[in-house]
Amino acid sequence: MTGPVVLLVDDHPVVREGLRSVLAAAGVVVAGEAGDAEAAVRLAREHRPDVVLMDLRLPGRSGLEATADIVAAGAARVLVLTTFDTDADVLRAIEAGAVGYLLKDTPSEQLVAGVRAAAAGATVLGPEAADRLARAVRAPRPPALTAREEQVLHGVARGASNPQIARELAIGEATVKSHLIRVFEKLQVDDRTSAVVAALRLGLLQLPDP
Amino acid sequence: MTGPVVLLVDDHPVVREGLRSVLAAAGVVVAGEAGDAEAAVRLAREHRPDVVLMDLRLPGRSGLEATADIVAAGAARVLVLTTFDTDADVLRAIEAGAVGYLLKDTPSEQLVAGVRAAAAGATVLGPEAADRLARAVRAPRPPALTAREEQVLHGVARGASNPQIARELAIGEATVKSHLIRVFEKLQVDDRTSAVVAALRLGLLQLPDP
DNA sequence: CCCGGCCTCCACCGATCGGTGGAGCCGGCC
DNA sequence: GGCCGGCTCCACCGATCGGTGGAGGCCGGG
Repeated sequence: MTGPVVLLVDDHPVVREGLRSVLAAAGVVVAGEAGDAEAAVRLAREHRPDVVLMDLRLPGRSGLEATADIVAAGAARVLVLTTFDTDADVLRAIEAGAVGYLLKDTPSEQLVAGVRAAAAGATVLGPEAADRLARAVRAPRPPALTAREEQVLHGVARGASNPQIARELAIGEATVKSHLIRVFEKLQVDDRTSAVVAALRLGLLQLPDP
Repeated sequence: MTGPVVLLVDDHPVVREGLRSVLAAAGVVVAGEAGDAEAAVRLAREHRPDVVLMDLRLPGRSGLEATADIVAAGAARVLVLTTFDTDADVLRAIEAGAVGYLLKDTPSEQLVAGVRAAAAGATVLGPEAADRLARAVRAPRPPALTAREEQVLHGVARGASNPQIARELAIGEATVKSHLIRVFEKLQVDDRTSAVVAALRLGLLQLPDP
């Protein structure tokens, strides 16, 4: 029997090798591999596989953008396979057009089953992703900060005071406060420290490296 | 030729499969696999492989503890293979007795070479890990907070005010401030928000989930 | 035994923060 | 054209924060 044709996208060679091995043993045809977003989009257009197994953390452009491109081109169904499940990751992946979201610790058989299901047109959500989605629907709006609010929040996360942030953005301190108050409302907190923690938790901010 | 005998420890079946495949193709003998810390220690004692390829993020007890146990038992050389490189991760892994630290995006050939080198008794540091170590030696002091300082910092990260933290810990507000000032000194910041960000960056704090 | 580190507490200061309750301007959408 | 949302700004308040410069008690190691 000939199974579905898939394209593997992951920046870890070892993971690609593992997927190739697991899928091949189950009769799934691996049409190609990509280690970054550009190659993923190019190969998806070229080979038009049934399913693209997409990691979200890639060097350069993110897997999210690649997913959107591939879906927009109608080149394949995209099944996200990644390590982390933050609210923001799951939601954005589905928004970007992914047909499913699985975590890398999914047992091999379920992974193969997921790929087949995705190829057959089904939506494939791992239990964690399903939970995130359900909670996102039940409870809150994903906050969606405005550009200015995000800039102010960045300043706060760097430890800047309101006057400092005002200087950097060339606006008044009162304006900084206004933005900040709206950020507090959206994140449902009432101080700057909690706001930064909440934003990090929701994936609205990343931790700096140096 | 018969290569070194290794034990694979990773909670992702796909990664284990990938490693098994890559290593087998290079003549390395895979003596077993474990998906959690307990199994890792047990199998290491049982099989006494040349090298344990150890992921740090495992369900239950961490790979760090498993590493320390295996090293203490003299059961094998432990080569850490993980996704992230924070200062804290690298330093603690080496402290725990790991003979090397590689990232999962290491190309297959270098990974195999690393395993062979580790089996032969060498120290195996990926470029990122080497950089972290070098900078840690240069820039030194991992701050090392006291128990109380850590508790206060936790409160701050949860958005508590100094009076709140004082109540929770059953101490005076002045005491909270004293601890906090020392935390600021150690983390080289001068406000609570930056302290939380710095602590997160250094791995002294984790982000809560719910 | 004494030293040092950790934990505890005090009083007081200026700066910053969070919050209130407004207001006007502009650009895009209906 | 009208409306709405985002961005800007104002004055004023009480609470909190960060910092100063102390102090005493407790415990473990040299």
